[in-house]
Amino acid sequence: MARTVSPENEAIRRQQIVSAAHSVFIKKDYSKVRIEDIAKQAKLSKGAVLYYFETKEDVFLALFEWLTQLVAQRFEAAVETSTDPLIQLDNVVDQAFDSVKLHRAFFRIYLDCLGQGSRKEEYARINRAFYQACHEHYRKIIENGQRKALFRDIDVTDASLVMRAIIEGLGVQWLFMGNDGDLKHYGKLAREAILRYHGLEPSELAFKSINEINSLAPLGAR
Amino acid sequence: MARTVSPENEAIRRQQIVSAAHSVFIKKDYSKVRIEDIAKQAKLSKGAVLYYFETKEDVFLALFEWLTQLVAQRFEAAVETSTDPLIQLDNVVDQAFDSVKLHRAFFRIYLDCLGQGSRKEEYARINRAFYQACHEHYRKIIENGQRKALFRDIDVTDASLVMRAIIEGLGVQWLFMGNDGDLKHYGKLAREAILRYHGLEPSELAFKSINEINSLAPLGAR
Amino acid sequence: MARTVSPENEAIRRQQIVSAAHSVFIKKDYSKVRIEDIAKQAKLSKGAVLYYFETKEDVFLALFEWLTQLVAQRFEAAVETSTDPLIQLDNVVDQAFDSVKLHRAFFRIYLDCLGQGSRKEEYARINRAFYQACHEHYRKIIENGQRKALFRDIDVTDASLVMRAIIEGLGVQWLFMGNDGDLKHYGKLAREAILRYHGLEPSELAFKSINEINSLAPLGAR
Amino acid sequence: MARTVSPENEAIRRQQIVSAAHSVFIKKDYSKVRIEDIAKQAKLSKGAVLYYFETKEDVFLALFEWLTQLVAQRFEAAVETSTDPLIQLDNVVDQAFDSVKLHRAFFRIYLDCLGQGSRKEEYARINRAFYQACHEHYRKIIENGQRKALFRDIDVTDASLVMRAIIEGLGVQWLFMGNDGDLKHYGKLAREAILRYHGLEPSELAFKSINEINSLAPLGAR
DNA sequence: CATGAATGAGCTTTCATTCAT
DNA sequence: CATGAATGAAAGCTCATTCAT
Repeated sequence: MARTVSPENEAIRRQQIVSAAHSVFIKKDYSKVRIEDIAKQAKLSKGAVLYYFETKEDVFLALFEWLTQLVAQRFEAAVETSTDPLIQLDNVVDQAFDSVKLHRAFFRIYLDCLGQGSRKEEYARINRAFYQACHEHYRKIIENGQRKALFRDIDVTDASLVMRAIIEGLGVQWLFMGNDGDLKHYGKLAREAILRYHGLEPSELAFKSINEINSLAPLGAR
Repeated sequence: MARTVSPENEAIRRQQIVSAAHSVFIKKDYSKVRIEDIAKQAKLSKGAVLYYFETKEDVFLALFEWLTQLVAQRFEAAVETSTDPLIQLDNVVDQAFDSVKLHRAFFRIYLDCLGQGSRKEEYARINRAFYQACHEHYRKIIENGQRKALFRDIDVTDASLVMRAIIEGLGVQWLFMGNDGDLKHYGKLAREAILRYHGLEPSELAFKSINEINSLAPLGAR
Repeated sequence: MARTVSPENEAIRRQQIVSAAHSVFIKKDYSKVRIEDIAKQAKLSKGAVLYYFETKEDVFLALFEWLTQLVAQRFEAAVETSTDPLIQLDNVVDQAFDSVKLHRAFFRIYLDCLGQGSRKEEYARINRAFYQACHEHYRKIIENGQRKALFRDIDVTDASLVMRAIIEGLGVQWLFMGNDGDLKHYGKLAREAILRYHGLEPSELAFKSINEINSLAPLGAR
Repeated sequence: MARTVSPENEAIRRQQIVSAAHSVFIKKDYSKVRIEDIAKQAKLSKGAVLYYFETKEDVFLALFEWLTQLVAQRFEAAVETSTDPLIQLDNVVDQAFDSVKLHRAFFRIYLDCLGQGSRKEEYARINRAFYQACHEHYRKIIENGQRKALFRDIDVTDASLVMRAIIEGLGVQWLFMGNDGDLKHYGKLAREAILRYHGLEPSELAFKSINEINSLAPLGAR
């Protein structure tokens, strides 16, 4: 019932505007997007946009926050789905490299906002929150893997940083050098790199069930 | 020298402007930097900047190209310094995480331009060239490591993508979440993650000479 | 009225701007007139002018069109006033040479726009439309004169071209070589030249009523 | 000897620049032509152009003067060629409507300068001088025609104004509404209109020698 | 609440003109 | 004399923001 366009709720209008900004921001970069573009996309007036957000920048901050929270939530869901760390990892990686369109769209906006964030504290704050959320979920996988003695016993915080680096770093490279067909390959690369980092030989794990895997000691323990 | 009012060479003036843009761009982001800021920094007139570059964007393209080539050259030098793949890697990672100021400065501009590049072909082209240059040098390390049977035998192109992802991914995270004191730790993390990806146990390698290392077979072969 | 701050109608604002441009354009030529001049004259802001017209040039195109249509309408009215071809002609010539201020103003802008029109299709298009409107009305006079056997029987299209040439050509010469007192003389010259072209001896016609004239056969028939 | 490019003579350089301006001005209008364009066309440096002419406007004044004098000289030559007023007229009209390219080029620049001249005294002065030169030559034809009792006896000054109006007015109309094939027709129209104005029936004169014509009394005398 | 006309600061870009060489 | 690098005033245009309705 709360999903109508009716203005009973400020949050709805704000989300309506943020979604519109999202659509527009995919095509043009920050400096080229006009409030009018967002208003038009949201089927609102310019005045309405500025009524719900103090400034244009506030719209983009809200967008950045919404988008990163969305992705973080997907990471959470990816982890919650299973108790098997290998499947959790697969899900997280899939989620990150999945859905070509969303991926490109996310990275475009993400990079733009990262650029902003490298200088403006508001953007940086949101991005830090995003990283923290990521690490919270990545950590669960790593701790789970270590608890089950599948992953080698290393510092979880460090491992999470490396995991995020591999996922994000390959994602950006795909954005610039890959094509739609490559996406799965980049995902596979990320998965393998993360597993190796944790002392597993990915080739041995392919298509194996958790039970079978459990009979394999991690590399570092062999 | 070469900074006189009458430069025999256009290249000198262009570099003068690019360097000035660099200084300014560290503090403000693209859309906030005015041509006049660059001109002032270069101790030139607004007109002079536009005399050597057609548009403001051309200045930034030149800056992005210069900066990425600079970093790529440093990678090249880092590789050329030694024939030992482990030392080459150390050098590349050090180079990437070294020199705090340059690092921050580079990443700020790099991220801004990545953001642009996610939509504008000119930026994307330069970034692709940068990635290619990186991979060219990273490859040498990997091939060298594989030739010396230190690194496990995996696809070099893939390994190079992963290596870049780890370095760039940790670099960006450091930019947002790290502080100057952390930088070395992030570098160590990158090094270890890369080595593990290639089948080496980093802890065993620390402070060991190449000769000693040579007696150790890579993990995958054990 | 209609000059209120809240015009229900866009057309009113546009006309307000065009009229302001008219006032300004009389004094300065195209390249010297700044948007701000027009805005000031219209008692609007620079932004408002650009709100109603995409570019400065669009303002001038609208001005040129408005001005030529105005003159063409006056020609139409001059023809509609009478059924006597001689009186119609008198009216058209009077109208063209009449009203000193308007005449100078019109010719100044007209010549500037003609100059633009000699290269830019948009101006040329408007001027062609103006010529066509002129010829439409001139034709009526000529056909009327021929029907009444006052004018010699010649090609109407050609005659209209000549008529326009005489009126415009003498107008321009007056602009450069005449003074306010001369204006009537230039008008008389135009009238006589046109009548002679149609085979009438103007001196015989002066101050004569249409009835008396009717008793005179055209020159060509004598 | 004085026609080399060598700079012994200031007048040569000035003419070189004026000719270059002519070439450039045909394509672009005043406000779009840059000094650099003229310099490039003249194969000189920007500095050289401003060395021989104080300002950019001075170049255009010189161009306008040169161009109008050139045309006036052609009118003079057209008159000098014959002692027969009908042939003189033919020559003048031919000259005016002749040579399609030159005609278009002339009218483009002429109209641009007329536009300037409607406000700036320097241009107006040159244009007045042009009209005076035209009338000087047109007068000779008219006086000649009247002396030979071919033309009706009317005020010569007035007749010259009308003659110029017909020629210029049809020229401008051709520029906007005619095509290359039409040019001769416009010329014929001009000739006939002028002759009729002087009391001659053009059709009777076609292809007739002066002797035959002499036996015909002017219309007004019949 | 919502609108969108109106504002005007601020930007890029152009280019005539200057002047050291 | 000649050059063309350098200047900087001037202009068009954009667009976030305001505010009367």
